[in-house]
Amino acid sequence: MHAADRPNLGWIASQGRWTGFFSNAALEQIASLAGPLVEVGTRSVVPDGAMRQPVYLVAEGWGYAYHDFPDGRRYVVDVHVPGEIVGVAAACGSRRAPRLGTLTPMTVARLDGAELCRLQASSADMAAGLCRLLAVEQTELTEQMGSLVRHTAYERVAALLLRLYRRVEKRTPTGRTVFACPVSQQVIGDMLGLSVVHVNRSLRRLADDRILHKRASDVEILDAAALRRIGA
Amino acid sequence: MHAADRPNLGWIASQGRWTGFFSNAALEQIASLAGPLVEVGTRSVVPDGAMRQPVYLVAEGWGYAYHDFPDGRRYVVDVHVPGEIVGVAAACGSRRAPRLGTLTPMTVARLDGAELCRLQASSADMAAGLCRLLAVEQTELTEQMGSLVRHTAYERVAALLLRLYRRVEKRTPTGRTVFACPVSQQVIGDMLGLSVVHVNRSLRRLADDRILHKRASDVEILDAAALRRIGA
DNA sequence: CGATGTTTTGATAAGGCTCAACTAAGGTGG
DNA sequence: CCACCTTAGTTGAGCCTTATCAAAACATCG
Repeated sequence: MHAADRPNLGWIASQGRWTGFFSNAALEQIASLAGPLVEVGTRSVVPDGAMRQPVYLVAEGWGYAYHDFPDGRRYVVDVHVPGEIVGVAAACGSRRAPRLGTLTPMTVARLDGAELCRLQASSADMAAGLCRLLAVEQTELTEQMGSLVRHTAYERVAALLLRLYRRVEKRTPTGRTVFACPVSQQVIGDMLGLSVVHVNRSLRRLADDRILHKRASDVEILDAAALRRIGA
Repeated sequence: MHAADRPNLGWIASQGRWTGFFSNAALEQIASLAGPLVEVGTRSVVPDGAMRQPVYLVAEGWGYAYHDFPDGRRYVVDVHVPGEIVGVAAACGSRRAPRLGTLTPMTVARLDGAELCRLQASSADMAAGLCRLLAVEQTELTEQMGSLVRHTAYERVAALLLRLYRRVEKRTPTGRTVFACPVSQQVIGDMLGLSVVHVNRSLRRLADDRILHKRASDVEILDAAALRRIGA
């Protein structure tokens, strides 16, 4: 797909993870709002530009949303898997939107969040879709918070990689035990509230226990049943 | 207000924290959906009854939402302050809704979440309001997760009580430094991923440092500026 | 008044952090 | 092609935070 192409309905509908929440009419509206697919270089932060609250459709590549704090600590809100939609809550009413960074080169289409909001006010179809999307996102956030609250570091890392596996498989089901996961240990630590060092040791234990093996940019699941048990 | 009364538009509109997201028409629809105000005894779990996904308007009293896990650990998702609306995300698409418990005797009005969903599909006004509500809830969840990720126990406890103060003040602004907060240390621990013992010690340190003083069912803020600095 | 749940305190253990050094893997420029 | 730089991952030692266990002091409520 060339960089100047605009995402069309067919492409959007094939994304799988979130498109199920919307009617075809709403998806067409989203497609009509989307800008051209543009590439974003590795490690550069996606610029905020002129749009007040940009929403992104991620075509290829991985990114993440984060907040920096004055004390130097960083908090990674979430990682963005190819095929997902990013920033809807921020567009619909959030005050301070997180910043976006990339984990690999990305190809994204940009929408004006304010436009999406306006559409939501006039089209019941669109609003209903957004509601469902936001509700499910909330459930997932709640689950992740549960993991932070009651899991040890070892369990948290396992649970996170299991969640990412499910998200990746949702878009392109392969049934295989290896999946792309170009997420650095630093980012994992900033998501889970752990130091890089401890993330590293947890991953080593998971590998030693023959549960899963994380390499530079992918993960191999060695014992799915045990993984589900640990990260439940 | 008698137990058999039904919440009317005036009452609903006076709640303050969430009603601002909805148009008057949508608030009227919500009012028309609401059942009578019923009392719920202390410590008893609000029964799920026949409704698939109940939504509650909390008129008086405090409650909380939680999950129990097979290993005996418990995770408190959130505390519910009087005047708030509870369970919207669960009604709009969440899979497993958390269970509800009470911290004090409560008076609540019940709505059928499925009805609310149906309304949302037909009324753009209602859907827009729900979107904004869900988006703001997501922001707050995200903030709370940030607190879990980058704060120490001491800071987490401070940040939680500051958040609760703001929520209570939102409904009934008093400008005073004492606010009702009938939340047990156990529940605080289950929200923040801390043991009761450590919550206790953190509260003691906050009192010793003259930041705030938590008593059985209220909290006195002694140094608002320092509290904001700690719980930022 | 006992019976239950909540808060408090002490002592000890474990989990996770920090610091520091070292390896491995890409670049990049000469 | 190699020397150098940067970034990510790895490992060890020691310390600090927080959990666990145990028990006492308080409340609250039939």
